[in-house]
Amino acid sequence: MDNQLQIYNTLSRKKEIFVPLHEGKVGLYVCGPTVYGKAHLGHARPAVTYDLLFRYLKHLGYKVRYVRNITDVGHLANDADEGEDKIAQKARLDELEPMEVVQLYTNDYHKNMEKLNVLSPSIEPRATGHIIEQITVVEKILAAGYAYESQGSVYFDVEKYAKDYPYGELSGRKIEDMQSNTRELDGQDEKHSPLDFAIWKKAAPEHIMRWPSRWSDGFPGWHLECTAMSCKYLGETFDIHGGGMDLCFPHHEAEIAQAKAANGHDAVRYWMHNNMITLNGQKMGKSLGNAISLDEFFSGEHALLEKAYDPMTIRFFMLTAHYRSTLDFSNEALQAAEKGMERLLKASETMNGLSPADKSSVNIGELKEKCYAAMNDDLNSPIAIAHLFDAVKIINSIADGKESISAEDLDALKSLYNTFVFDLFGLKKPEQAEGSNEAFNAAIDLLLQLRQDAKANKDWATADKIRNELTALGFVVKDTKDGASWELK
RNA sequence: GGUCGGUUGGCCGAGUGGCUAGGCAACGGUCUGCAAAACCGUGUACGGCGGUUCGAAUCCGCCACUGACCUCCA
Repeated sequence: MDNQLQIYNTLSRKKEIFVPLHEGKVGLYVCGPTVYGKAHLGHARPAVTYDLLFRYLKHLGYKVRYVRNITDVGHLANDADEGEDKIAQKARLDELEPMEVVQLYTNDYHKNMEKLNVLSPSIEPRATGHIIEQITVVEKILAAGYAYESQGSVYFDVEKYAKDYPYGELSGRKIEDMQSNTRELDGQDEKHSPLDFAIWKKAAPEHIMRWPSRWSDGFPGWHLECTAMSCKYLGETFDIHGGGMDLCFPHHEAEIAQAKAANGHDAVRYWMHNNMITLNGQKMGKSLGNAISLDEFFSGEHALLEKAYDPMTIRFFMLTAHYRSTLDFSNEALQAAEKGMERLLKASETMNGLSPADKSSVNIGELKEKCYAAMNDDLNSPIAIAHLFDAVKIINSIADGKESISAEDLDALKSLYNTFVFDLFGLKKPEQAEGSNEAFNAAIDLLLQLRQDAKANKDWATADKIRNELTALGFVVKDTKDGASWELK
């Protein structure tokens, strides 16, 4: 196939043909969550984006090692006045052990990712489990001369580094601009320059999470874990590093600098960044009160939500936008996605019931080509989905007898449809409503049977009464040629 | 203030210099005792003003609006 996977590389700002470092194998590292709160919608975007990439790379035949970290050392709380660790702060508020908080929210994250049908990564390393590796990186950077110790902390010397290597190449920042934009501030004495960032930080007395080192009892800098863990599991050079656009600067820029300072060369070959999510056109953020947790989406228990949304609706909706575009969540858009996905899934059942004809009046080969071309074009899932809706029309037309399909084409269609809808996009039929015990089902079926009898007797009053009462109770009664079916909304 | 991005029909959301994105909604039809559901069909949109071009939503400039990150913070 001359149609090759192209990936948009943030570093070059271009789409590039993806060629792995080692033939047939791909090393993929993605920045995972900081586990100090419940998993929310913002966590789902990168998870689904790189899950799609992971699935597609495997589908293409690559052996993929996918590393996605858990950040459990914690970053500084955005709105905290003190330089206190997010996780330590939360721990004090909740009167829990830091690792207890970490475990609680890690479990929450895992549970929600499973609901979203996000595959587990190959390795999910924790920052707290790699303190020694991080200290080793600090030593290497110090030995290379790109860091200095100051009052028990170790800082990365950005200006020194920038003399030897380009700094800011990923985010398009120029060091001169950053310097001229820097104000004089108090409390910067420890750093030689405001641009410098900590790679080891001495712990304040109230700071609970701390480890001994030759500089101080402290903790590693927040950019360091990814450098240390990607190197440990994927090597000094690896293929793809992904994460949210919000991490581009300073996090990823710092990662590049740390790896280059420590090893003398670049670590990452392709940088990928997924865009952010907005809610009713507004940025999603905790301070704005619109950071809806995934649990709330799934249960519908949030003031902004009109109803509960199935995890698959969230997943599908994310896939209907390209990963590098912002995506706006609203009840209207979600409900539109919900209906569209139902149609897509229903067509797969219709497809399984199709009978082949001698000849095809439809072109499955072309459809397949278009679907793969879309995926190869920087994972353009919205385009691929558009083509799948063309497949829906084809399927329904065949079922209607307006088109015909050969046995060979039908197999190809099934294979294509199943590959994209289930294997790559990772969609599943929504879970059946709970309380679906057998007696309950039988009772509803009985009511519908009574209605069927009434209809046979042209007793429309009784038939309509049953239907209307069931509707009032929240059931949806659907009459089809093969009889009535129902579901609970 | 700096850097980068966005502005597409009622809503969401793709996109290439000229050739239908797609979904939802809406409307029309098929089906139905009626309805719902399901299925089929229909829509000619691209922030404003200039410019380049035979031709621009797609390229360039300016303006407006908007987003992200940074400018305080490990």
